[in-house]
Amino acid sequence: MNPVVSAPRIYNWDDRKGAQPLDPALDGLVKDIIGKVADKWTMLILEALADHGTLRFSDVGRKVGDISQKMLTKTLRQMEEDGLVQRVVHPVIPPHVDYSLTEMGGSLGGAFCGVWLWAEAHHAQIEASRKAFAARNAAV
Amino acid sequence: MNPVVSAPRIYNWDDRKGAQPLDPALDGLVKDIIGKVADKWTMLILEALADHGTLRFSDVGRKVGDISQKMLTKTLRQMEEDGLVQRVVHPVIPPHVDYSLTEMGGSLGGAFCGVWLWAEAHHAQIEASRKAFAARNAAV
DNA sequence: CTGGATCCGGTTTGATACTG
DNA sequence: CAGTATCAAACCGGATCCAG
Repeated sequence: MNPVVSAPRIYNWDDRKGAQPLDPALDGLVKDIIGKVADKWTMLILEALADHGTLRFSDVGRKVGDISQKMLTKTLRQMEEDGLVQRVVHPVIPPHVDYSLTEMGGSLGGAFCGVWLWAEAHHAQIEASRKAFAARNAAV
Repeated sequence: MNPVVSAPRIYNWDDRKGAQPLDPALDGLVKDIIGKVADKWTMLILEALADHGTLRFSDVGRKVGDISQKMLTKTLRQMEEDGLVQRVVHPVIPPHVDYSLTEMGGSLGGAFCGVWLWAEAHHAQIEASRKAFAARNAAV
């Protein structure tokens, strides 16, 4: 029984395991955070703000792409609550609300950059996998 | 400072910005991948498999924690389709299905490790932010 | 007995319309 | 412009059923 995944990797999960004792409570807390942070819209908004610095409400939506106002509002609120974004309201008419990453949000953006680079590096391979999967499925 | 153990790699958004010509088609494709990969269960399953190498269906669910069989099946299928996990069926009774990360899945795990470290490093700060947010909201 | 497909109830999401 | 309100649709989880 070989417990080792053979692939050579840049990062190693053992780094994480070794650095932290396996505390169940902490583990649950971290999983909760991952569960909230590992969200489609959260990522996309994070990237938009990391890329452009400060954006108004509508501009965030425009940079993200296909997002409804509802999800934009909701996700932005959630990110504000978690301390990832800072929301500044200018009491003028018409309303003007600026969103930008906090320092913590910026650091998350940095951590996520690895995933972004991964996506760019592997998108062709992913599409190939999907085609192969579809063919395998159709072959039945 | 963060105990980020990344080797010679510095994660910086500028890397991405500088390296990528602004191709709208590619951008949409990458966003689509991020949208699929940035999923709570995908991440949690990815970690479980990266951590333990090879797991049976039920064991994956146990390592992940609170996941329904339905989501487990669905997410594993999706990950298999995208080429992140390999599914091996042993035609025995009782049934026995092994799941493990492909090389591409392992590389995603590596890229995502930075996010995990971030979550561990900032969970206290996040909770503080939530409390502050709640207090701010209640003060109104 | 395990992997997974199906049906049902509650929650989340999305499209549209409306307000300050 | 920056949201809120509302309703339909899609989704998620749980229980159940099925196949090997």
